Amino acid sequence: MNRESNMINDEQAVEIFKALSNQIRVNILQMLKEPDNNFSPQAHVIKEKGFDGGVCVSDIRSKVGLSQSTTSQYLSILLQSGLVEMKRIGQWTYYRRNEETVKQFEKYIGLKI
Amino acid sequence: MNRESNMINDEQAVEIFKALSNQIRVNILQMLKEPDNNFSPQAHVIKEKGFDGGVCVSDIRSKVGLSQSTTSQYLSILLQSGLVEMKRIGQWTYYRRNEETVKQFEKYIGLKI
DNA sequence: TAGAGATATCGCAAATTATCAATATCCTTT
DNA sequence: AAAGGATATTGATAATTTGCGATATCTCTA
Repeated sequence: MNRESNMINDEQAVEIFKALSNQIRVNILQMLKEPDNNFSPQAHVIKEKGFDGGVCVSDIRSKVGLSQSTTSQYLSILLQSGLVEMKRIGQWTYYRRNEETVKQFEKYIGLKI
Repeated sequence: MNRESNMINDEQAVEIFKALSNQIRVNILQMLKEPDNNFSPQAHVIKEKGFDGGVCVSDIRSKVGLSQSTTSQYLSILLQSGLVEMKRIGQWTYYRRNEETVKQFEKYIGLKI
């Protein structure tokens, strides 16, 4: 398996830069780095469904202090960039960091920037 | 001397992300990584004045294909973010990468993102 | 199956960004 | 001092982003 296959390209990198060009979205990504320190324990469902570290939208919303619609949209932007991943469980949507993308992004910075 | 004194903060980081949230500005920064490969040799003045790697605005402009005013403004955005530094020599303004900021930015990504 | 809760999407106004042409400023050289 | 070249700044307009309330969708439960 080609170890370089996940290397992000310039276009993807610019999309990530756009996602991070907003302080609140950076805050969300940073908070998701340590979910246990920043959010109350998520419903048991998470562990059962194997999406550890995922946090539901309403919990994120109460932390960032924006409207529900804006919070949802910001999470969508982070999702599009690949920095986070999402799983719907019941009526909740859980978001967590996509550490693979973050790692590839760091690698891109080191090599291409 | 405190080795952490140059660590950039969240606010500076977001300004850098904004600067890089545009493909052309990323291209400029990338081209400045290897000035000798991307630009014709800059006037002797450079070496004499000790601003190695600096490239004048008009040479950058002809590479990116934007208007002179837009090119100048983009360079100003990169300068504000700290990713490049600038030196006026005679009637020319030379820009080059600020490797110290780039290094601190990489460090920020690794630690905070 | 009707209602309630969680999230996504839509439509909108305000703010910011992209990009240019025109003009101003700053050097250098007659 | 004037002219010319290099760069910066100043409008101006189009496009994008921000952030909200309203509404739609999905899922669970009574």
